[in-house]
Amino acid sequence: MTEANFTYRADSFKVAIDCILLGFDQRELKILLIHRNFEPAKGSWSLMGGFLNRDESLNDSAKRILYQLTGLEDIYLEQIFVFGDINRDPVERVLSVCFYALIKIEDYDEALGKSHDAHWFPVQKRPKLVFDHEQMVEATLNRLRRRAGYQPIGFELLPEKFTMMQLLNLYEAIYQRSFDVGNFSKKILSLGILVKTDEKLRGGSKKGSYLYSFDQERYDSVKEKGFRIIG
Amino acid sequence: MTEANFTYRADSFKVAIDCILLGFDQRELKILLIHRNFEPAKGSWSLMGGFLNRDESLNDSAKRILYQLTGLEDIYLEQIFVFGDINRDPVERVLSVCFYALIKIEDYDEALGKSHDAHWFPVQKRPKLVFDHEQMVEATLNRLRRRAGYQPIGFELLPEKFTMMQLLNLYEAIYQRSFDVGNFSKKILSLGILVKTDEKLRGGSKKGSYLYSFDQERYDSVKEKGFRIIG
DNA sequence: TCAAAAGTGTTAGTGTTACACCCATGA
DNA sequence: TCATGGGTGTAACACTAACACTTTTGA
Repeated sequence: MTEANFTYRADSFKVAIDCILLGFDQRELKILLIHRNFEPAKGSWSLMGGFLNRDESLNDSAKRILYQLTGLEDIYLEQIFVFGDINRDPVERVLSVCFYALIKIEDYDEALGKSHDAHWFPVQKRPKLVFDHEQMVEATLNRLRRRAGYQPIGFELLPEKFTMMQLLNLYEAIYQRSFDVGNFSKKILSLGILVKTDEKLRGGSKKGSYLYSFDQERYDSVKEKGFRIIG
Repeated sequence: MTEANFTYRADSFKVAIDCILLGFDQRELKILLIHRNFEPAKGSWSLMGGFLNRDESLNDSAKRILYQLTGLEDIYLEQIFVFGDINRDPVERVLSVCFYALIKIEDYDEALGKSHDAHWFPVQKRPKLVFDHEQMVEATLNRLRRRAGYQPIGFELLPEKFTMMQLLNLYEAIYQRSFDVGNFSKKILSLGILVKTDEKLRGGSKKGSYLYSFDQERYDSVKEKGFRIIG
């Protein structure tokens, strides 16, 4: 560095990282919430969060917090927004950087979650959340809806192999509307990013349905022209 | 507050607000940059920025900074992203919350800008920027492209009354591609959010072209179904 | 064999693209 | 009157939405 050793004159702020963890369980979009047995707002529900440390980037901090809660690494993570109103935290001024993560619900470490008093809720039936966490969830759901329309992030929420009906249910859960089965699968298949396996999954249905998997390479080769599922 | 008077044990961070100011000048999208006559990186180009103060929200801080530079209030402002890498600022660790603003270039206070050594550059021909400001600009242009497709933010960049050709030029500047004149105006007019005045603007052309204005009320009444300018 | 879920096919309608053509006017 | 940029019309095509129909299999 060529600069003289001065420092800026400016106020300092504590910075929280709050994480919205979403998963998909057959029919519903679910969110992992923490029952707070600590102050402030002890006894109420909130997102999983923590404070940013001096030696970590924002992303690293979010990863650390998610690892503590789920035992998972390499999960889809995206910054949503910074919340910075003066009185958003009743104790003292804290900025909060909000991230959301998408996980395959079956990979989640139940025991670790229990130790943090974490519970999955259907997104539509979630309890009231503390502070401005409600806004964070709203912003995330909006972002997810937009993203899912032009990026294959939906697949982050499904197991390795999934049926067309599971994918359809996921999109119905994200958009809170129904899609025509025929039109939906035609559209998805026409993107050329799924591989059909010859396995069938029997469950609920009598006929059973084929399993597909998402093909990253094919996606990489077609993503230029963009991808539009709804709209 | 019902909480006990404790405070959190956590590291503190200085927080900068960096503002990307965009305007449109007939043909080109332009960005306002500061020639730094202060450390660090004196002599190079950067975005306009400042530090967040203890008594202001993030938005208020961005408004203050923009007011200092342009003399404008009530401008379109949107948070883009927080940049938080450990060494992003060579002097010491600073988080930066990046905002972008859209202004009508003719309202801008030239004299005030000069006093900060601010200059307009065509976005495509901007100089190299300091630190991670380049990334901020890229992220902003991407956001602007997305937004302009489904919200009428383009109108923030034009004067009160504008011709269809000016609007077309703006969209061409944002998307860096050309649009068919006929198809573009058909589509825009079909949205029903413009009012045609009977004034004509003569300039460049021999025939002259009609002036339109954006109608907020009409927009409010049709925005539910969403709006799609590019495919 | 019937009911239920998966999956295919058909069609009308809507939106998009490309491009030919007409209009008004200053030089 | 002609060159120029503004503006309109239209036909081909692609995509979408709605829904009827076929397939498979457990009960």
